[in-house]
Amino acid sequence: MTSQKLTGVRDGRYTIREIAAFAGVSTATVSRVVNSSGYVSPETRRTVERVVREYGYSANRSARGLSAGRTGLVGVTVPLIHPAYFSVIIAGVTEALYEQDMRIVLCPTLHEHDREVSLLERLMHGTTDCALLVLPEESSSELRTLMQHGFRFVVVDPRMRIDERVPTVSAAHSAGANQATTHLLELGHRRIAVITGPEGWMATDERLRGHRAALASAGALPNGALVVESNFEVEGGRAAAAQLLDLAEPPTAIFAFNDQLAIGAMQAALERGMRVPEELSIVGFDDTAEAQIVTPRLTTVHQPLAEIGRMGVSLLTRLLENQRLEALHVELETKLVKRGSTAPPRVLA
Amino acid sequence: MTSQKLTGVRDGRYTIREIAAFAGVSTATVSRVVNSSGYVSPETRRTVERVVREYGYSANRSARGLSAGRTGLVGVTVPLIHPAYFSVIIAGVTEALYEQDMRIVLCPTLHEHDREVSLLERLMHGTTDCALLVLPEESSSELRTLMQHGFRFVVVDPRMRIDERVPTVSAAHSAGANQATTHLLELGHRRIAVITGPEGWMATDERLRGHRAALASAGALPNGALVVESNFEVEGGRAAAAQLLDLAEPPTAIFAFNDQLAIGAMQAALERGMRVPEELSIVGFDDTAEAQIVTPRLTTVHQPLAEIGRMGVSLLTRLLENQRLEALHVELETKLVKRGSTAPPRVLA
DNA sequence: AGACCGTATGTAAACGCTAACCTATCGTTT
DNA sequence: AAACGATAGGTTAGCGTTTACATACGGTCT
Repeated sequence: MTSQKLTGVRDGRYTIREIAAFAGVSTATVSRVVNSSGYVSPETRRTVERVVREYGYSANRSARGLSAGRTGLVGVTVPLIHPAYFSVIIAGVTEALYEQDMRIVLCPTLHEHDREVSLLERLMHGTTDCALLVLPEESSSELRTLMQHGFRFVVVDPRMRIDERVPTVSAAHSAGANQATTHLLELGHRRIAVITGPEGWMATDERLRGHRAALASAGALPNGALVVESNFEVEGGRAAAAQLLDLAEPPTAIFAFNDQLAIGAMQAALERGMRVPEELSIVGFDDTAEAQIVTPRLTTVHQPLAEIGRMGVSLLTRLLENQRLEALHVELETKLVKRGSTAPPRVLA
Repeated sequence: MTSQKLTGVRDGRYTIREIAAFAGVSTATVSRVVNSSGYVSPETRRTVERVVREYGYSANRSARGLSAGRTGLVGVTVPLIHPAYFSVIIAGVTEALYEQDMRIVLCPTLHEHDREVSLLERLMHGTTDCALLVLPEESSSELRTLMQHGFRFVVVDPRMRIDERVPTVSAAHSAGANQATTHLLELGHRRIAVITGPEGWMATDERLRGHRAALASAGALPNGALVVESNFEVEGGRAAAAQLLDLAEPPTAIFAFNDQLAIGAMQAALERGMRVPEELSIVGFDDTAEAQIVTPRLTTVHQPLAEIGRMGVSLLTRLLENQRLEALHVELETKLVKRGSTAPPRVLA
């Protein structure tokens, strides 16, 4: 018997009824102990805790989910899993959930919008208690509808500007972009190009805003020809940079709106035999692991991605506890990390 | 009413009883339809399916889990989430599971062994139906014990050599390493160093075996000084390469046992002003995204990581269906991808 | 002393689903 | 014509929890 208990493993795992019998109390009392709810005398509590430990009991999540309506499972939707950007956020989310004894149910949406919506609905009743939507495809009104129907979720890194009442976590896009552009200006650059993400995305719009503000406060003129839209991927960055470098008056610096684009830009420069940073400075955004392994290392705006994930969980747990979320929108600080891909422009005095 | 149905969202989602009532059948029939089990006439099936669609019904997973003993949830343990290596496997797993209408419950073990074990136990009753262990810390005997107690799991990329009866999926380490070394030999290299992973890991041992076989069949002599053990991380690769390059007779090529190590080796070479591949050829293993963004691009052994994940799921589903797993151990092919980090040695004629 | 409250614990009814068991109908075989 | 198997579909007992409700036992206050 002892050995069986000690392994903690048994074919049909112990039920609350068995534990109750072993401890000489009712199932309700065991439930109260393991959930720290209701009245239990210290003495009884100790006894039950001992038995629980001894037999390695933990509640069947399905049963709890059915009975109490909470499963301890949190759905996380994410467009893709493997890009560093997402996987770091997911890592942060998972760790934070783990600390709360909750588990993450991962749902890649693979850019299929329909799938995302129905998924969410499906997810939210009977499977998970709540959800974390990373860079969701849903429109603001769709999210509103879901909220009104009692779905509880937090949006991490909203793609579009969404309804005020939806809790969100994001990075300080504008401030980060401002720092990046200011850095380039301080180095002496005046022809600074940007490679943006898709138009309409918050990340694009906000970063553009920060960039323009930096230009303005330095008295530099914005130049439409130096702004090219892309898609946040390496290939896109390469193409955009190629286009920029072919300009009659090419830029001396490029601020790419994420690291992938920046890496693409580095490749484009390399292909034309230009040296980075001597002939072209490049700044990225995100500070994913890639930024540190390219040559030269990429100067980039650091986003606390894991922290963003953790913060999402934090909002979510408060949402579950029905606390009024005073801070419905959290914006986490970004920070410019200066590395080897930026330098003063060569042409300047 | 119509509008409510069409949104598919309702406060308290529909139960099987309601759907049964709407369709004018019993709950059993609805259950049979949605689970494709038992006898249902085509006509009845159609009716029920229509109602199900109309009201957006899908079974409450907790209830199903409790009643039928299967939750449709698969636990996946993984040491860490964000390294590209793992996140690509996870992506493969998640997609494959999605296609089976199953969901993935992610559990990072963070290298905490205790945590992994207890996690597994906890996971496997009441939460998930089965598990996929990626690079598990467990010893063979621990895994055996779990198996004997009815836990169902598949090991993906076993860390150590484990019990025969545990189903596993892995890459063809040995063959891949053989290809890598052969490639270097064919280029004319004779002093080929390797930077390995931790000793005792299957990945290390098998790759070493393949490497040695390649040397042997080319009649080259193995040289103990040219084998240095490391930890699969960039920093380790840099240190190991530094050590190798300081040798009286340094190698003309380095075969690093993963891309991280290879990148570290590239950095070490760069730091000493050595040019890759002119003065030093470098080969990696894994072919993660990083391999394509370093300069020069890394010649490396491609592992079909996403496919490895999918295959894990495939074994798992067969395990669940109680099919005898004829192929208990699947080894997926690896392939050398020649890129810019390898070239003939300079010193040779 | 009776009323009342706070504490402690037990009893049992859900929760939504599946599956075992039952009944009924309709060929088809003997 | 009886027997049987295949098909169709209803009834209902759990699955393991939680929690509302009931009960019981001191104290404390009036």
